[in-house]
Amino acid sequence: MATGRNHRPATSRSRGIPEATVARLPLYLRALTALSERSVPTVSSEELASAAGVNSAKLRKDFSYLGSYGTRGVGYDVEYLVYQISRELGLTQDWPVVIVGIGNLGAALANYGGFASRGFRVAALIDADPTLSGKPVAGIPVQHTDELEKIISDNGVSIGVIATPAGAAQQVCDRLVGAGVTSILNFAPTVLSVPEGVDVRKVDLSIELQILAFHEQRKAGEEPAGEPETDTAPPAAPPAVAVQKRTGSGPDGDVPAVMPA
Amino acid sequence: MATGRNHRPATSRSRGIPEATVARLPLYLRALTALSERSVPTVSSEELASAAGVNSAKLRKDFSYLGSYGTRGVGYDVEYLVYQISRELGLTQDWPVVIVGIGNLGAALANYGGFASRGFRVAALIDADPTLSGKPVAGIPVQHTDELEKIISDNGVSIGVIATPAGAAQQVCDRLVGAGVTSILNFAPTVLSVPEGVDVRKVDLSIELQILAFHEQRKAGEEPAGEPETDTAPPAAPPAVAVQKRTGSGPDGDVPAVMPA
DNA sequence: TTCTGTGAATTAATTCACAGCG
DNA sequence: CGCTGTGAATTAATTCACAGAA
Repeated sequence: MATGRNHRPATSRSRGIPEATVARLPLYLRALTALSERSVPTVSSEELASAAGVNSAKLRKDFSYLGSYGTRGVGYDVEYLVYQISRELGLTQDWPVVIVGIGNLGAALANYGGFASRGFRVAALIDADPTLSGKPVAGIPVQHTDELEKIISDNGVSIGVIATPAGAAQQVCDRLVGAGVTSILNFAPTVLSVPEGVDVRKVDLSIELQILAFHEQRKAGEEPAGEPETDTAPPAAPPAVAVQKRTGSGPDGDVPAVMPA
Repeated sequence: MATGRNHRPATSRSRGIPEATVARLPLYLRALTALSERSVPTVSSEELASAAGVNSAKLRKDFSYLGSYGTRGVGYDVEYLVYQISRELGLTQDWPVVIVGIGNLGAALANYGGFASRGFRVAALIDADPTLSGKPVAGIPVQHTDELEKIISDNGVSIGVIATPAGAAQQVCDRLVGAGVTSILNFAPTVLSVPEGVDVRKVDLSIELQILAFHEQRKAGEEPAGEPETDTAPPAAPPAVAVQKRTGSGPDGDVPAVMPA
């Protein structure tokens, strides 16, 4: 799961919408937008929940934190809900975003269609490789890292996307934060440390796969017998001395990001 | 947040490790691997927790579900823990994975270094575009979608990654599942419907950005006054008639995936 | 004395189930 | 009636705080 948030009572005070609810609002919004495009005027909590992949009780509870936007006996007005959720998420305003690290992944992100659609605008692409400077990716010329601070402040960017290799991520993060960015979406497989007040969310392919593998393994040992138990390498003495050094498939460690910047 | 799981009591029965704990094991593993490479023999819960970005009480509680692998007064043996967590996650075995949809994103995933490292092996790259067939990406020749079923069964693949546009995702998903895949990592911005027993986790850039925007918005209306209130477009009558049709920035809807397959 | 392991307490999230509005 | 909105109940996750092993 992508996670994030720095800390803070997990629920943003103020109007106090639970974090779990916030994380689902984009799902509802997507389902609603699809309905809107098909010109469907209203939906019931049941229908919308099913389209969003959640159950209706949860959806109704989620909406109850936003207000009473439905009509009993009828359902929700699609257009109206789209607006209310967009506003709640802050999508009625424009969010300039910079992407740092323009490799395969950075390029994929830059080309992402759904990006521009919901209030997000790619204000700049930044990469440390000088040979990339000036080259357009997704129609936007790549700029050199040296310009980072200027780009952030000139464009009033508050959201940054890090798609660099793991080794460069913290450094890039520090510069982004130093320049005024307060929200970061991190694709590099590293834990970023940021000052209080800065939000970080991470997306990590490797973690997702590992979670799937965990469940996959359970499935395998399910029908056959009771204990799946051993399979390959032998354990090792608990806190005895050191076990064999973990060598093998080349340099891995804090694995390089999805792609070189 | 990447989320997923089909349903099931959220905690996998059997040894009953909480889902939230499973989701953190990969983080601990990464931190431990880094320590292992620096030949650090032991770590305290405090140090490891800090490296993984969680608090120590949580880490200790998480480890308690796996067993008592630490030594009081000392800490945890790094190598031993690496092995135990790897085994728990099912990483001591090899997981062949197929990636469907080889565009920018698919290519970035194929090139992902940390992929091969932790028990995952890219068994095949699949794309519907015949002009890509045979072309190598990250050293692996792309195969045509027609071969999908054969590839899955020949390689005993149980984990599939979908990196196609949203429109093709459900169809690809159905074919993967039909061919025997039981775990899916979905990068397309769609809710996939799968039969009982199949796990789906999703990674969605747009959702992550929207969550960040929500918090970002709160920050903005924090210091100034009490109510951030309005900013752009006007609300609309609640369940009156329909509001203005949401036109604008080109065809968006169920936005196309991060990249064309 | 140090740092793990874990019951107990607390807080968050989900689900139930139904009162009551349209 | 149908379907929302929401208190109450339930379940999961986190945090506290400390007994006890090394």
